[in-house]
Amino acid sequence: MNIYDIAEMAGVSIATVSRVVNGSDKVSETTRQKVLNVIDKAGYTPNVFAQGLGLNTMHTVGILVPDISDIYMSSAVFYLEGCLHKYGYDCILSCSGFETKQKEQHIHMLLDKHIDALILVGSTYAGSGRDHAKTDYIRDAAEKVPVFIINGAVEGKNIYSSVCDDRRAVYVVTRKLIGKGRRHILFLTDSHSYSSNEKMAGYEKALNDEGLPVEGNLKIHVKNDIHYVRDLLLKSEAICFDSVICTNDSIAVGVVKFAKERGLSIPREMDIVGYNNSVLAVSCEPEISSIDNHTSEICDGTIENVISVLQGDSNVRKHFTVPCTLVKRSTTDF
Amino acid sequence: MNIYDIAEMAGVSIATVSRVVNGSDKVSETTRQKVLNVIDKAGYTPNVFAQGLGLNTMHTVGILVPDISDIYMSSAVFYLEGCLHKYGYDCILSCSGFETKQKEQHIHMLLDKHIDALILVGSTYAGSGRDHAKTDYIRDAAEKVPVFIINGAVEGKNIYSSVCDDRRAVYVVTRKLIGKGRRHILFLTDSHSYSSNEKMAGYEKALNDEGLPVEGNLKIHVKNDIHYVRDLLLKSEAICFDSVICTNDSIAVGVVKFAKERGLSIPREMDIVGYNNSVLAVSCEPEISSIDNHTSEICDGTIENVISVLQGDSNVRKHFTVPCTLVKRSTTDF
DNA sequence: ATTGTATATGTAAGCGCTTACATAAACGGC
DNA sequence: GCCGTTTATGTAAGCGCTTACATATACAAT
Repeated sequence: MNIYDIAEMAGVSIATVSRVVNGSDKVSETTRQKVLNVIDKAGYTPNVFAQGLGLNTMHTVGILVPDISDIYMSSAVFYLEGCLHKYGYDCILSCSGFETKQKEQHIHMLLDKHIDALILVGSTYAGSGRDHAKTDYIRDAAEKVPVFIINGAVEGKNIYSSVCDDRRAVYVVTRKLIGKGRRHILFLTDSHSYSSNEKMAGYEKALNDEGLPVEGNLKIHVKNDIHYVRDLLLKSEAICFDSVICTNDSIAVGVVKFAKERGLSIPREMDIVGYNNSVLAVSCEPEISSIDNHTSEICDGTIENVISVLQGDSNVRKHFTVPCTLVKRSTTDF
Repeated sequence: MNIYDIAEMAGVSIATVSRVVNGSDKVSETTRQKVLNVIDKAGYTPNVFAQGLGLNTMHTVGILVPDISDIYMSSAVFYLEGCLHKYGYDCILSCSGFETKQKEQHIHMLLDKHIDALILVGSTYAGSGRDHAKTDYIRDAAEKVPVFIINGAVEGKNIYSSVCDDRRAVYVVTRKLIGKGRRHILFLTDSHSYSSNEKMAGYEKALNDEGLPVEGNLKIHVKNDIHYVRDLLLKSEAICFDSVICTNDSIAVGVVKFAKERGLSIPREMDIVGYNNSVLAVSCEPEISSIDNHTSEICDGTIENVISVLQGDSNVRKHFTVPCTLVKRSTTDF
């Protein structure tokens, strides 16, 4: 069943069928209906390969994600896929891990499939200063296909990015903590990603603005693992702190476990702030106040950008920011 | 840069280049090396659309998942994607939701992309008795492409399936509970999926084998939501129970919250068993004993099947079972 | 009626590959 | 040295579509 069959059944040429299928306006209304009827009756769908050969697109976008089993990334992909589907696009998912080498390799595979656009989800795209070189592979990809970054900010032709306002969110929370009287705020992060850097920047700026010192041993990189965090804190007797800001909820759960083990009263003796507002924040006791980064907004906004760019719309935001908001639960009292 | 360019540079015909690219053995070793060198130097990759037109495959498999943001399904997809990637396949991800109508629509979109195989992840594929009709769309898909079901058992030509031994796992746990003296075991499930049915069957068989009645009000369908479960139990004073088996960890967390609210000592006054052994099981306090369903084994096994089938290997297991094992933590004491 | 212009449809040449078939080269057996 | 085989390579015909260009038709303006 191909375009010739349809053309014959409808008594027109294949060009006309093609025009109808592609919604060209150069077809009379009667002919269009006639052809559409035949197509419908025959249950014809164009062969994507042939279409691809002609148009060089298959209505597919690539999504690269370091780890789809991560609770945050999987929800991002959920929104992205849903939104793409609405526009008739399918998505090829690729899980690269966190290594740049691997990412490059995965991106190559995606580009080989002639994706229409590439979306990079929440990863280590620092994009400035000494890490600039590390983002070259993104610029390379952008030569072939528009690239959209979720939670990152790489500059470049054909590159579009989005972030939530992590810096500001952490800034506000940190100042609240200080305002409440906290003086030793621990900052736990699990990566060197753009987001993490932003969060830390907000943390440091708040301390500075309040005239407090930024203590090196209060900024700790940890593994993204509940027990690891708990155990680390339990055995780090040297560092003293009265509140904690974490760059994700899983770390925060580890902190909660630590605090309970120590018999600390939360939030009286210790405030704990999580990030991403995932199910983990409500799974533990007390439930964790967590910064919500409005994933669906970022994803929807990004897909709208994708569609605009693919349609040749010229005024697309190269970079946009979405606010973050603290969802108050029981590990803070402000 | 196409096959003609390579052919010219290498001083051979396009047929020879094609043969080299596709690993045909009808090429002399010297020619092969010559061509490979040129390809390498030029950085040539065949156009997938043209290849697709010729071969009718693009080395892509479709993965249909009801909800990728679900903690279990996202980890399944993680394993599936990783394994497929090893074999040089890309995957098109489609999130259908739980409605059959939606699934059909998504499967259509996938089939239109000429995927080589379709993988259906953890969903409501009852596959027997009165629900048989509801799986017709799977058999329809299997006409076009081999279908692989993760955690389900639909019979049919070109359909391959896999499950973990949920029935047995729940059977064993239930008997342990009874052996310990429990007499009112609550069974909380969130779906009517094949797995859930199997779990319930194991539960009922254990009660029967122990000569205990299966009480209707101890089998409850709940929403997959921590607070929903907690609140439901808090206000259901009528039903009395001394232990709970849940079909996923999120439900179990809800039960833990309920038990703590009531001031019950866990596991002395109440045993709680979760399912999937996800991060949720260790995020709460006490940490939840959870049945691990060996997701990676199922996924790896499935992909091996996929590859075998695609390679025309005839002796492939139409259905295989993987064991489940209880991971003991602090909500049980056996 | 005649010409010009807009509109609708058809024809045919690709798009970049695979592969059946044709051809050429190489080689051993006689 | 000739023929039958095997082996290596080339030629050309698709695969199913898009689209530039050609053609045909209709219709308004003169």
